Amino acid sequence: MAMELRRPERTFTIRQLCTEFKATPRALRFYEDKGLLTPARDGMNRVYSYKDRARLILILRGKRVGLSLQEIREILELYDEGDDAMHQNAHSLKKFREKIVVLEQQREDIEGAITELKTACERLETRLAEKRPDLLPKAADYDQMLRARLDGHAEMAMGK
Amino acid sequence: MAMELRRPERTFTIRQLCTEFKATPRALRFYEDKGLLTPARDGMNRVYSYKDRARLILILRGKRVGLSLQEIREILELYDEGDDAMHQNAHSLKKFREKIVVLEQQREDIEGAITELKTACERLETRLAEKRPDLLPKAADYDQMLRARLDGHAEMAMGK
DNA sequence: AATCCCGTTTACGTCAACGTCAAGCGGTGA
DNA sequence: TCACCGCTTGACGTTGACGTAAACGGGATT
Repeated sequence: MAMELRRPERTFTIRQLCTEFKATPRALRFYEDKGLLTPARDGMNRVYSYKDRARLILILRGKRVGLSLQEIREILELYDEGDDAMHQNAHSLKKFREKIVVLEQQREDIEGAITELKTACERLETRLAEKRPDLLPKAADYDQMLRARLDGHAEMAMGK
Repeated sequence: MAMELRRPERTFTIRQLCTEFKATPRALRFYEDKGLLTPARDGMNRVYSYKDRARLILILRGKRVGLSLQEIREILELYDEGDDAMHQNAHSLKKFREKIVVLEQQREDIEGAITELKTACERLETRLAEKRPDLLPKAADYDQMLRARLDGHAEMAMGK
């Protein structure tokens, strides 16, 4: 039975995907409205395949890096293949190249922001240590943070 | 005269800052509304100091890495210093730590997205080269792209 | 049969970050 | 003086990505 869950014929309900990826049903239906997902139906109800789930993963990651749903759809359509529109493809190619430039800039920005935040943290920490050491975070807080990170990574691993 | 422009007493009009950073007056006034900027006044008109300009740079970079104006304001208030609120600082410390985690995750996402886009570009390019080589971007296009990137970097250098 | 519970559609609401007018002020050049 | 320019303050509009509420359907359980 547990093995069944791993078989690629497996399907998912909307809620299963929502809880797995911390999304809402509203969001998934919205993505469907916008043409990013097209799950099958069992009567009225949506039935998500493994492929749908893979698309959802791409959607969510696209969002995290700041792509619009429209841009994400273009990428997904590329993977769909099968149609003729080569002009479309030429256009996509150009837009993707532009997006890569933007993302590389973003990566620089983020690295800068990370180091800046870290130095700000150090400043805060030493100042707090001097004047109000009682306000410094306790070991328990760190524990909770670590838990959160591990949870996050567990999901990532499953997603992959 | 040119040297005057470099002296830190220099001030800026709203439009000067806007053209320098490709923002709009509306945006700068909006940031002011939200408490991120507090330029001096000459009669009715806003007069931005070098400090204001520095804050604006931080605001824009914060935006590029996906911080909300609210979050940016917290960071800026930290640099203001001078007040007592150490609890505030303890809170900021916690939030900054969380934000660092988020940003590190974002960096991972972006790196993933970049490689994914690059492979997508390659697929597109080979497919176009096979079937419709006439649609491939010309050397002129690349030239224009390079110009754009160089312009961008020139601004970064000025901003720094 | 009644009650959950999960799912559905339709439609309106919300929030951030501005854009877009409209109307008016203050200086400057012709 | 007049026309123009750039700046100002409201105030309303917009866009993307959903949230929320209403009203309903259909199994499963009680």
